Amino acid sequence: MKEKKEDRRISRTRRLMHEALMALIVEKGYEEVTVQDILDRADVGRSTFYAHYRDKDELLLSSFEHLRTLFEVQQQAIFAARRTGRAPELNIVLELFRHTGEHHRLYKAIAGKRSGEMIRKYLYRYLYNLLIGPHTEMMKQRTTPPVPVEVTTHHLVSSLLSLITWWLDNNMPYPPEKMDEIFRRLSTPTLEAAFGRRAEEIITSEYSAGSVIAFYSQFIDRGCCPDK
Amino acid sequence: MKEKKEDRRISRTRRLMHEALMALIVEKGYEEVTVQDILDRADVGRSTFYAHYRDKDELLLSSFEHLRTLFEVQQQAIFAARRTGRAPELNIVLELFRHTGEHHRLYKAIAGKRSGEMIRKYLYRYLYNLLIGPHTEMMKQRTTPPVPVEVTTHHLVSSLLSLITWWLDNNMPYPPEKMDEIFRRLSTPTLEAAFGRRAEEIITSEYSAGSVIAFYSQFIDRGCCPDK
DNA sequence: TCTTTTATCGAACACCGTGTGTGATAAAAA
DNA sequence: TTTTTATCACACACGGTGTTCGATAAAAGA
Repeated sequence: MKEKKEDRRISRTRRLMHEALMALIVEKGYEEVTVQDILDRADVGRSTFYAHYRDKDELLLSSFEHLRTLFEVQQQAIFAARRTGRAPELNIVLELFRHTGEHHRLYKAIAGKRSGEMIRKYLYRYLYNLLIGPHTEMMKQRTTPPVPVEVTTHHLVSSLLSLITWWLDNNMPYPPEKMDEIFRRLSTPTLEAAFGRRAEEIITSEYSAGSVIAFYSQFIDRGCCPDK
Repeated sequence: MKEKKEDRRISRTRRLMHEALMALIVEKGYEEVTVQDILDRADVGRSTFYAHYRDKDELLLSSFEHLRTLFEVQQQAIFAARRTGRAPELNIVLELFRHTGEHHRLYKAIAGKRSGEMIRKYLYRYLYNLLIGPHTEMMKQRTTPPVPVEVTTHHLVSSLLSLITWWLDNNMPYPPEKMDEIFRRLSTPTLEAAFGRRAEEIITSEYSAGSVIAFYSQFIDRGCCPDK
């Protein structure tokens, strides 16, 4: 259980380099940042950098992985708390916005419009697994919805990603709860249409407790548009 | 009216360089392509390249601008034809998919997943102007829809862009007509929800003749969700 | 056809960022 | 204190960039 003590110098150097990279991304955009810039800003020797990371990308990735772990630990805590008392169902999208808001400085550098292609793809894959991953086997259904399932999932993930980046790039003008509501309003009717079902009972208070995906899988569990 | 005759050598060199870039993007992805690669592939002198373009980006941009002009000329021809006989209303999204499909080799290099950050932003701006641009002044309405107008427009444009790139990256498994239908199915209910209106009359045959945006502006012309 | 114009070539150049390797040094851990 | 090791400064080869220049060849113009 005990964490192995890490050399103070290591954590210090890593922290300096991460801070430098984040500041530089906000200033000139990720693509424009050079390893040289990071060395100058962090005041760290050249060989030291390469002792820790293979290149720029790996440094950025490790920043993201750190946040990712933080998020997942936090979610598991909430999940555990759910077992104890009767807590409301987990809304993963809302939690995601909250977590992003809490670390908005880092996420703005990592996911904002000044970030690069590489992290965009990484984020897409992460969100895909988060939203769609647990329900992939359910997708192998034989009914043919009006919109192909792959298109719907792609659309859903892209929407969330673009919504998050918009939020960050515009200095988070609304609270996470409002963003979650917006995402629900934008995506839920789309899901209905994609699966060819009527929408009445979806935009209701009953739904607001769950996640979009909870409802998504509900669609599929019922065999997809059973009343059509 | 007469086009100024361009030196044969110029068009030849430009063509060679464009072809080289497109082939290389498909092979290794835009970011990975170097000017050196282009020179080798096109069999063109170094100084010749820089006599035409400042850098990689400008070369790619000029490819896109060429396609853009082609599309716009074609659309104006259709628009002109509409005056003569009674032709169906212009569906800009359908036309966009048709045009993309006709030049799918080029668009796959330019807009596909192997393309770069820079062209993505350019494409976003272009689609934004195409879809939202003509209706910007209509957006300055005083009613407060459930989802902020900027978010809805951003979501709409991102959706179309991600749908187009998905189509290209997956070797266009459906015809443009189907893609237009998919986009309509995905975006129309979202627009309703965003503007807080009931959806009944939207997914109807009457609508299928027009463009999403035609309907979008219809929302706004009526003052946004008047029956709520 | 002959002349003029000019696009291309190729070679050289300085510049900058990258990634690797070295032994010396200082700071942490034991 | 002794041992371990992370950091440092410096040097190096490599590769891509963007510029310059005179020579050459291929167009355009008469």
